[in-house]
Amino acid sequence: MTVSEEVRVRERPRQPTSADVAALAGVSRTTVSFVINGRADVQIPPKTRRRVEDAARELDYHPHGPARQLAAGASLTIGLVMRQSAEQVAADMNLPNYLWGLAAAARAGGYRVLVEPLAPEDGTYAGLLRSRRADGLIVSGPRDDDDELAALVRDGFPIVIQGWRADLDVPSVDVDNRAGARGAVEHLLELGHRRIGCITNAPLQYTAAAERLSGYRDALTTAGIDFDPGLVVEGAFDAASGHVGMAGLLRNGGPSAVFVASDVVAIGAIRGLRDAGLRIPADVSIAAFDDIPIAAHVDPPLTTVHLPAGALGEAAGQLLVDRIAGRPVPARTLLPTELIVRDSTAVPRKSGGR
Amino acid sequence: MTVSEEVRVRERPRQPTSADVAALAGVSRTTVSFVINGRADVQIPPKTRRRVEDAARELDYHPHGPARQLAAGASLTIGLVMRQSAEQVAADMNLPNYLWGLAAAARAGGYRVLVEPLAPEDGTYAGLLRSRRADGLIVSGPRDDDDELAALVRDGFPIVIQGWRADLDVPSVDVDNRAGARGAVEHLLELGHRRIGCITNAPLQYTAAAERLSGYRDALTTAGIDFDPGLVVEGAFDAASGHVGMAGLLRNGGPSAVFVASDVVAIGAIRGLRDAGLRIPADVSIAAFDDIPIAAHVDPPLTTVHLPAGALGEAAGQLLVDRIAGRPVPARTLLPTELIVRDSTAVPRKSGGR
DNA sequence: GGTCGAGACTAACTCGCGTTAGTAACGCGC
DNA sequence: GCGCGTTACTAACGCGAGTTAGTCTCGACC
Repeated sequence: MTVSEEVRVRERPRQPTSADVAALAGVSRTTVSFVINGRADVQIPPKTRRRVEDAARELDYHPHGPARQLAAGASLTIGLVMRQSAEQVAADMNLPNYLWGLAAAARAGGYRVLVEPLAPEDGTYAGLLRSRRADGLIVSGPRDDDDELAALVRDGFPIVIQGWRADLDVPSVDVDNRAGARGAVEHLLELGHRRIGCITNAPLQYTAAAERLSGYRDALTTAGIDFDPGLVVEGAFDAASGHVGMAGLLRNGGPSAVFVASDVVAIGAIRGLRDAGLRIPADVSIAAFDDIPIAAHVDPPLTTVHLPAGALGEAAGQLLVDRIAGRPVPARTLLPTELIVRDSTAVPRKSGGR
Repeated sequence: MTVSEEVRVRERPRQPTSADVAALAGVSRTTVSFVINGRADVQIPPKTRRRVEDAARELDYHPHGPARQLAAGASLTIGLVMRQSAEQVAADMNLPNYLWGLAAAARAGGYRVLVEPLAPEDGTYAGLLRSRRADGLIVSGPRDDDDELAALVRDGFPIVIQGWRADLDVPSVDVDNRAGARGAVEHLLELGHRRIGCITNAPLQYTAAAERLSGYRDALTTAGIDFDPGLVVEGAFDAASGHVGMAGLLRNGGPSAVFVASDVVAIGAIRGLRDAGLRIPADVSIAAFDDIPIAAHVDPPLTTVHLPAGALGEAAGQLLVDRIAGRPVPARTLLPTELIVRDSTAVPRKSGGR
């Protein structure tokens, strides 16, 4: 597993401080600080400014972060707390995109991102804020009984929730899960399907799962179709749960179309259909949710609700930065989704369904 | 997109400091520091210790991170620098797992993880280290001409490379790409394939891509098969590149099996095959690389080289923590891979190939 | 030529914690 | 009663920046 050759430690030269820069430029530390931070309210003659800048460049001076954070009373860091199990995080194929957007927004606001993946049984994250390692937190996937979160919110810490918690007075960001799901099911209805199943993306304690299911029910209600609990199965993040979920649906008399509230779960569901010798979309249509990067390339390319993961991360970051700055912020931000029709949906085999 | 109701700012109470704890416990700040940090070399009578601990608990005291970092001269933070484009990161479906492993190892060593996604044209990351915001860095996907990296290594900063850079004296972590690829191709050979194509996971400037291609060539050479450049196509991280790549291969007279050096690219390649009316594995076998979480559930379930993403992140984190602590560390750590045989590979249609 | 004021800069304090050097109190033996 | 160690603590400095309250210089104006 390893090669024997080793890399040993080298002594690092001491990093230059603002005092070094001041000495080299022949000014005081205060002046250096004024120049480095470009303070508009202090007048520094161009000649002096140049001297300081040259000295800083020559020494390759970088202000000491922790010292600056201590003096300024701000860590310029935002924390991303992922309150999910390892398996759940692993199945989140939109996370890379989300993280990218979040980091971009943070950087634009002068912040960096600290990630704190913390399985539900894994301990607490309040310390991040209370110890001032982070100025604010984005909490993704908190449970309803997360008292820690409630306490932090009560104490007025800047927090943005990724998802939703109805009971807390805290800004949240999410896509419009309900409207998105509704759109997907409406698409199935328009194709002529009447008997439409649903596999959720997660257990219904997860608000996103409950919302998507609500969207499904909305669409059925509007179309005048009675809700049949026998057509609803709970998925659990990963493809395997879609596989067994679909098997369950097929046992209850197969629907002509299924709304699967997650692409990953849908991929498992499709496998379940094929196990039963059914073709997609000829025999059963599948509409999904998330539009993960490979959704357009699996077989068949998925008709799915596009989730703008990058934009979501960006919005969350932007919101948190605003909140930290003390700017008022909308209580709930819902990003729109868009149905992408590909090849996993079609008109039912026998027009009118069965 | 948003609801009008807004969340306003609340005044936060001042966080308690060690002086507050000292006052409440009736001791000096120094004693508090000794108790909090559990210094073994100082004797504190149990009674005093209890008083301090009770006071800390009562005030919900958390030491101020930046102050601590300043005094200790360590930020207790490691940075994960992702030197890839947004698209490339988005297509990395093992990233969530990797991140989880990395964070776990970091936490075990008392560190936290700061992520810095930085597209190649996006600026520098040296400041992270020079400003002491991070004590060490894991650099993933650096380019060969990354002078910044060379400078940091020269200055003796603790750095671990995710991947490989032959020219730098810096510890690196990776899976054994070459052996893994070789194993996959050997599996195809054992099935009886002789005309085996290859679609790389990325352009060959990326060392992982070059290594996997080497593994492919190794296997052919050992089997006594001449290398045919016409059977090799470059992929580029995403499924779309696999799609067009396969189309190219088919134009050059189709192989009976293809080693696609990435699951995501393979999913596109499979689509390319089906566009041409070919079945997998009946007409063409596909062996891939990465074993992303859905690899077992796509159609057909992929025969692929398992990449232990979580373990990889964990190893990288562990190595960096050791390096920061000044412990000697192996120059190159290669994690083993394992071929997972599923349903995308089979014996060639006409025994002996064509 | 003295005074006033603006301009250019700096001494000294602050942030919260770790740590070193040192002191006060106590017990104990002679 | 004195000396000598322990034991149990604390005063004070340092980390590297930001910031406040001044000081000093120089020119213009009366």
